[in-house]
Amino acid sequence: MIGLQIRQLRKRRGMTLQQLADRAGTSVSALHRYEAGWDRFEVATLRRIATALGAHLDVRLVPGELPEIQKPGATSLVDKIGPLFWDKRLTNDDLTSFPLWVLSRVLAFGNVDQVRSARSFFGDALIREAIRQRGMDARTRAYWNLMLGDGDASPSAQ
Amino acid sequence: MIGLQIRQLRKRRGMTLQQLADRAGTSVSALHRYEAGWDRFEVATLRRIATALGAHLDVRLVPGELPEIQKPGATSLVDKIGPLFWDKRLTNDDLTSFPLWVLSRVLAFGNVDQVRSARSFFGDALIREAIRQRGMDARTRAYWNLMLGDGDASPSAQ
DNA sequence: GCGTTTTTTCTCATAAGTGATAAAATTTCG
DNA sequence: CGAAATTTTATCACTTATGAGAAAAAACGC
Repeated sequence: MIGLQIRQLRKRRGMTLQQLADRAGTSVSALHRYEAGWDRFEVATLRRIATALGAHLDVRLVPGELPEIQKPGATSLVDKIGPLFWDKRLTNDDLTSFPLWVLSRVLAFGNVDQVRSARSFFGDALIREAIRQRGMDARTRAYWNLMLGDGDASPSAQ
Repeated sequence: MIGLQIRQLRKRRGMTLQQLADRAGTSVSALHRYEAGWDRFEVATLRRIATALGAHLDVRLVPGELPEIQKPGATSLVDKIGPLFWDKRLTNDDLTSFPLWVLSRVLAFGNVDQVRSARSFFGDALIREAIRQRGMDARTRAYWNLMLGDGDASPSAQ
């Protein structure tokens, strides 16, 4: 897919494989491998090619896109606990994408009402996981261990 | 920069280096290299990491962003020759980003009025280059060689 | 403070991308 | 068609990322 973009851009610039290879400090053979669909390049090489094409290489990590079903009540929960997130605006997707992250903060900084809502939304199983997170406040952890009964613990945690 | 994204996303998922390394089929040492700022990874590895994080790796080639000064008359020229471009909508930026591509098409398919406007915009030097492009119609090439005088040719063309 | 977990740093053998080159195949042009 | 340019395919040293392991350092929990 990226190889196709290279080819299209090269054609539009009116350059041959040889010309682009020279400007990018790479080889014709490598260039052809990329344009032909070989996508296992090194990012550094790809970046040189992009520069030689007068383009900018954009490499991003977009946190899918989890095909989760949106639980009811998500929006109202986000409205309620939103003020707890100062570093990033909380969205509905965050609830399913980063449950531990969200829950940890609510348990650590939320008031009684916020915690109650979050608990009914996420369930006790996730709360057990959240209080095991590093950096979780000791008092909070002790409280929830008491509240939920710290019996067997989760077998998934190694 | 991308390494920072990996770290942030991993933290939010509540995973340790070891856990992520296992899921991604990579090693703790490699993972740490990436998060620490080493950006010479292989795209395939980066993609495995992204997947293990429940994310999607987006690699794109965004054709700059050329800090060119917009020539006067660009918009009116685009309006005039726009109909010649059926595969992509022509924009003002294309005139400076892909002059050969644009000019080749105008010379090959444009009418007298369109060609005249393009010539005054791009200048004869670029026209000389454009008619040397592969795939350029023979008759068109001969015509312009006559019109411009095919004396010395451009030394930049290898 | 002390033990545990996690992160960081380091080394090393292996695997894999890269560049160079040549030659065949294709496209283009006269 | 015949010559030239370009692309495609293949081979082969060489460089470099990668994974594994171990140990030091740092962060953390009690």
